[in-house]
Amino acid sequence: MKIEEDIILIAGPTASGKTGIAIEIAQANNAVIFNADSMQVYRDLRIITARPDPEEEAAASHHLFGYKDAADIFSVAQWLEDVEPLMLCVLAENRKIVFVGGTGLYFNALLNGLSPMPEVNPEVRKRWRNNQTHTEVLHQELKNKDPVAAGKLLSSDRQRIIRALEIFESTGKSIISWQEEKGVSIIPENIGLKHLLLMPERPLLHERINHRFDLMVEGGGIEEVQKLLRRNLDLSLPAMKAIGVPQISEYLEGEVSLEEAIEKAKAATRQYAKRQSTWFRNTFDDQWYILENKFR
RNA sequence: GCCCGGGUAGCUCAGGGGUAGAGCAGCGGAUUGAAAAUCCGCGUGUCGGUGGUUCGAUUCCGCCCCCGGGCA
Repeated sequence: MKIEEDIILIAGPTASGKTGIAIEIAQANNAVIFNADSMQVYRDLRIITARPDPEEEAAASHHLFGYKDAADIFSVAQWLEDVEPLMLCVLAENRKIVFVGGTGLYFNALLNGLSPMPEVNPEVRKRWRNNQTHTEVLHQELKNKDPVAAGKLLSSDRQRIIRALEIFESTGKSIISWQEEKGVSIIPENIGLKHLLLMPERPLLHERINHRFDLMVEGGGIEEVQKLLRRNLDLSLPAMKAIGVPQISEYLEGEVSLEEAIEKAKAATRQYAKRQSTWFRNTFDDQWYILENKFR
């Protein structure tokens, strides 16, 4: 598949076959592959995040995969910061780039930019994130300090409430006022983009998810999680929430049987794929070319 | 063959003379520095079949079928 454009974006729900198509396209176009997946950045998790295996990684030049420690809190902003210089460098060499991943937020940030916002003071962030107060109470607290943000958030949306609180405390301004200044894409204007969205039909996607998780278990997924758990990291770290980690650790703790853990992990993956599909369906514009039935 | 217990949503099960509900699964949606996160919304059903009693049966009664367990 020869592609004219300099940057090729491949998005799709988990288990839709992105990795294989990315490699195919990269090979046919002498392109390098950039990761656009929030979990495949973590070194500790290869199997469970379906990161390209060594053979696949050798089949094309891969960047931004498995380069962060599970103890790190990665973010979309850091991802953009890491992408930008690498991207400019590759484009300067006149090579094409394939962005591949399933994190809709990362694609939106890449294409539309992120509102400029100062870094939250790490002490402030730590304090809010370790806070045990009930979500409703935190929302009330936000209402007192930053009524505009509180008005836009449901009183149950803990993560966004905390984010709003830490931004307010750290910058003295409402997160809403920061967000009002729209971001600018890091992709230079003269660069052509090809948008590909893989969307297998739901029943087929579910089959692929279930089967793939079985393969992950056979391929050492349990051991991978066990190794990660031995590091005794804070369970609130993003990497500790990767699908498969909580479920397999329940099994390793003896709380559920292996079968139950596998079933739960498969269900969590299906639910995640649904959320991804919702994102793609509703936030991606009509430039995305949808591949629906080119699987099997 | 006889005696119990049970057949209700995709699964596990609650209910009970006025056409039915929970959990899980599933489906739709939101989404700006944790996003594989966080959150919102939605029961999707010949109540095993068939006769009967009744104004009305998923519920009560008879028969039949199926699944457990027991006695033979």
